[in-house]
Amino acid sequence: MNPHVREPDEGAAESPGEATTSPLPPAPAEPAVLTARPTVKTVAALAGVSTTTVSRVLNYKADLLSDATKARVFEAARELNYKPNSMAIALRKKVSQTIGLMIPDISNPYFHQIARGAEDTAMKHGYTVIFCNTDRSASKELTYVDLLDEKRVDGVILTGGGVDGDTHLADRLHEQARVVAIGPHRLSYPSIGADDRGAIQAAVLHLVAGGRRRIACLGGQPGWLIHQERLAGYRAGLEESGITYDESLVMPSDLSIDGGQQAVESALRAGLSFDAIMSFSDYAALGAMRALKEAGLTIPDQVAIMGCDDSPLSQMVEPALSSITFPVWEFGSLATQMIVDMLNGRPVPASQVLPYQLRIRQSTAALRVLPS
Amino acid sequence: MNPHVREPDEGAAESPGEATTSPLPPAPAEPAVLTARPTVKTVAALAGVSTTTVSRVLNYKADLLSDATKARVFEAARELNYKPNSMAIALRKKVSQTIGLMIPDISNPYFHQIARGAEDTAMKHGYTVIFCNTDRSASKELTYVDLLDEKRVDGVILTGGGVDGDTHLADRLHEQARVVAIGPHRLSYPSIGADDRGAIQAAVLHLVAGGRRRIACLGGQPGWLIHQERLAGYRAGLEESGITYDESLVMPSDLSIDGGQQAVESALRAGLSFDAIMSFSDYAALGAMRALKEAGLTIPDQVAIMGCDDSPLSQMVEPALSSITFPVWEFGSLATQMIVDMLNGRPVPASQVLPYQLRIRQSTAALRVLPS
DNA sequence: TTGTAGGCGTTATCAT
DNA sequence: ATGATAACGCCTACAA
Repeated sequence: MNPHVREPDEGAAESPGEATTSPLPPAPAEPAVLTARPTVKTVAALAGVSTTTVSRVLNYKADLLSDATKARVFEAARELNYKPNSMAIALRKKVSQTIGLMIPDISNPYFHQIARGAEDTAMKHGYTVIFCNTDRSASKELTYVDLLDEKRVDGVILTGGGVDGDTHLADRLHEQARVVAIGPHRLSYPSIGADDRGAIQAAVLHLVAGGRRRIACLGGQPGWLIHQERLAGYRAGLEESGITYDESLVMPSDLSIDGGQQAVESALRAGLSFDAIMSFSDYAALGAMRALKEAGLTIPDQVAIMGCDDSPLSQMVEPALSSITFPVWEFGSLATQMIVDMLNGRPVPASQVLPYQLRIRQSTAALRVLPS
Repeated sequence: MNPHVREPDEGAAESPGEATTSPLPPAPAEPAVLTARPTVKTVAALAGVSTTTVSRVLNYKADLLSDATKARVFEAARELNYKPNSMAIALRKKVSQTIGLMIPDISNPYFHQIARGAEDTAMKHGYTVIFCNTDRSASKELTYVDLLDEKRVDGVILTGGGVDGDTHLADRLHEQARVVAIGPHRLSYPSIGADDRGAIQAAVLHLVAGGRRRIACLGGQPGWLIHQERLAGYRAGLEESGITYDESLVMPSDLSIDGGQQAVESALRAGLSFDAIMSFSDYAALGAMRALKEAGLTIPDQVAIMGCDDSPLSQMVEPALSSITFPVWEFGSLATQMIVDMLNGRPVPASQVLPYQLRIRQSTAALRVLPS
């Protein structure tokens, strides 16, 4: 019925907690008659001026207004608790002060950090943001794009799209709205992101420095651009270390916890051996850790493991998971800022790369050289 | 500068990853002239009918329209890629098909599950939701309420508000918009939530059944209604077990990871002793686990610990954290459903209580009775 | 079966 | 310094 509810742990449930609902007093029905909202007209009448004047006063237009009038208008507006109708304004001015944010899933720490960054910054500039959870489904994406278009959003931030053939959004948008993409993609919009390739490469070098030679790769789906980007970094890291790339060591997954666990389990079953895992997500890495532990492998002694994206979880598990951190809040914030800039006719760079940082924790501790 | 960026772990940073930005080709400037959007008028012209007809066809009004006309209009709309202007519609119909969601912080799993529930359900009914991250700040709440009011939202979902004096929102809203609250609050809106008191009480009983007698409480701020509710459950659980309530065992915190850690650290420094901790949030519990481990206390042997809200982290730490799970997605979904119902004049219950479930894991394993 | 006209709440243009 | 008026894009009586 609902895809977002976690399955209960095996046999862990207990005490179903008091029953359900309780239909108390059958609702306050229709709240009588709603007092009509005040409009410029109402305010004008009360202040004894024209609507034009009200509009001018409330919008701080030119100070060619008598102080007395200003005062009267403000007073009337206050008294009536007048709030301008943003939709009428949008209709008239042809800008909605609204930005759409397309996101695979707000439940993912990576993305809700982006969301916060976007929301905070949008708010600062007087913009409202509409969140669209696409679940990486092309049809949902299309539906949302149409919705955003009907809402006449001034701009759209694309996120996590980046699939081989993600051109389905290309013509639907643009024209009117300003678009910015976060992360790798195939569209011709300005973009912002990190050096994914370099980050993974650096991480691999770190593993090698710790004495690892057979480094497996726990990746995403081959079609995802972000996967391709990171895989390139993985290969570059190996090459730089003089290690031959072995395709059988690359395990695809959906980068979820369970996905990571399954991938590693089946790799182990298949008899694969490795002394390190380079994962393209913390979640998958966590799942991998589970699989390793269950297989009796010790971390980091027998297998080192490196995550990516630095989720809050990584510091809580044991051993603490090494990871790569990206300025995710800034991704969202900057994307919003760029849209605002474009809207104001200011030039924006076609692409921006923000710095990453390796976070070295215990899961990738160097191999101790045994006395022999 | 930005409050959402985690501090780097102590001395864990390394390799600052390529520098920053890269101002490439200086942006595609202004995208030439934007082709004007088609309107009903445009479509009507192309189809050779009146705007009325267009409107009727596109809104599937009565089938008293000739098939030929319908076809022509649809064709014209398709050809022009016509999308109705939702703001003009909202202005005319006086409904915005929009719902506001006030939430303390979307980063918290508890709340983003609510957000997903709300968003999914709103979308299903053709509504759009506007997220408002209040950070539990009264001033932000007020700002957002005004914003939502100007956006003429049809409904508002209040969340995590519940503070002693949260009546500041009371008069600002209502009148026009339908309001539903999730969780305890002091306002006269329909509400939905769980039996927080009963849940904590059951959890305490579980701890007692495991042989614990000195059960500390890791709570939130005294002013939060949710805290008061849960504290009552804590006391009820003790009382039912014949254990005297000891106020010194109640540790207030902000329920964050760090907050929980600090609270427990200072409790231990103060010489407090206990054989169990009942925490009002998983995050705080996680912090507490850290503090306990650093103090050399073993979990669950020396101290059992129980969380609340069942965040995804709880299953990943060691030992796995026992917790209480609430149907959070449903909270958001149901709240939205209620608003939609109210909007359609359907009656809704004044209050609804959804079931909780205890998730027993290793962190609250029963004390082994040592052979003596 | 289809068209005409007025108005939702605001702002911008042009007068005064 | 202030007002009358038109128009933004759409829907909906009311006509025909």
